[in-house]
Amino acid sequence: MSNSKLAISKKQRIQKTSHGLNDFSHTLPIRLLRARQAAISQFRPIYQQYDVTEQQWRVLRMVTSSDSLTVGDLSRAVFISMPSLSRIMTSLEKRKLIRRKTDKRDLRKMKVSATSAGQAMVTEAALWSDARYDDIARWFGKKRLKELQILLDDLAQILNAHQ
Amino acid sequence: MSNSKLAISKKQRIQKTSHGLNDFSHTLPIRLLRARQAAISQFRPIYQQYDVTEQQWRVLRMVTSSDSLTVGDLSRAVFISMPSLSRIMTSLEKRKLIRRKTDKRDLRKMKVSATSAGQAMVTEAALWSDARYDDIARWFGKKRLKELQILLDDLAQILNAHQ
DNA sequence: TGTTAATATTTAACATGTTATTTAATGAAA
DNA sequence: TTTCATTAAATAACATGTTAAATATTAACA
Repeated sequence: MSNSKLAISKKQRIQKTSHGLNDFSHTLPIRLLRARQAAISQFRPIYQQYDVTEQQWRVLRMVTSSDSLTVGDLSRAVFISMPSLSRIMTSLEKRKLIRRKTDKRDLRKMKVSATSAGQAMVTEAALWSDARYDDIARWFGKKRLKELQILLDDLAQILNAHQ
Repeated sequence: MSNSKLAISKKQRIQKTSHGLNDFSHTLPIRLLRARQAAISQFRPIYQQYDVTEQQWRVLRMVTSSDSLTVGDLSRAVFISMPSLSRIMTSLEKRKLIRRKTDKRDLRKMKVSATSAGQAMVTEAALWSDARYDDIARWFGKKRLKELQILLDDLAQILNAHQ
């Protein structure tokens, strides 16, 4: 009798789970991760060209599109936590792409704005970014993309509502 | 004439982008991120109860469900890069939840397997995990969940095919 | 008014993602 | 068989996600 057969019989219990652990790599969180990684990889060449990360790009784009946000508003707008955002801003400030100054009305708050260099960079890079976005819509289908976006928003909303 | 009007006119160019920078917080990558964060937050209590991260849980679940994977296979199965996986395995090994040993046929490869403690932990935690998964399906709708999963897989596949 | 709770931001500590490099072992070709 | 490219895994360096704690300011209230 073979050793391999014995080895397998010792682990038969792993087949008992109802959802099947074996296909767990197709669960929702992993599917969302894969789709997101694939989406981001479409834009990675742009980030590299301008030497920014995806998160830095999100921050820059939001800061340049709206004037003088507070850090908290920015955090909620780009879905980056305050601790992460704080570090990102420090880095972008060193590169003179953004500016932080305290709000005169409430000294706890910080107002964030883009420098002219930051504005210029985003304006240029956004052309490439928009082009990639159009590609994705064309490849995947505008209608299906819309459908996917609705489902994603609904899912996030429903899950957040259930805590 | 007011200063504010002048200030605004200096920034008129930001309104020219076709997609509109202002609604960029609803782009696909961010939507995927939000949905994923919402999904993961449903399982976070379980991770905390067993003192594992989401990624550690993914690794444990895959390792316990299949016997003696190589590190490379594991990496591809759970969508965690080799560097990250290497650190995660070191941590799980210290806690005696998994084991690593070199493959006799190819000394470059490492075989990963679960200890009995690891097996026991996953078996217990999987009950909770499956229950949460059922909740999500019930709240969101089984049919829509299926639809979403198909769209996500398609998107990942199409984007990866286009590099 | 003075004490205390709440808010805004930052910092710290740890785990992970990403890219590049290193180490070791295998495979292929001269 | 020696040489060289390839493969598997680990390590290094830096940026980010997460949780908790620290700091400063404002608000609330006895």
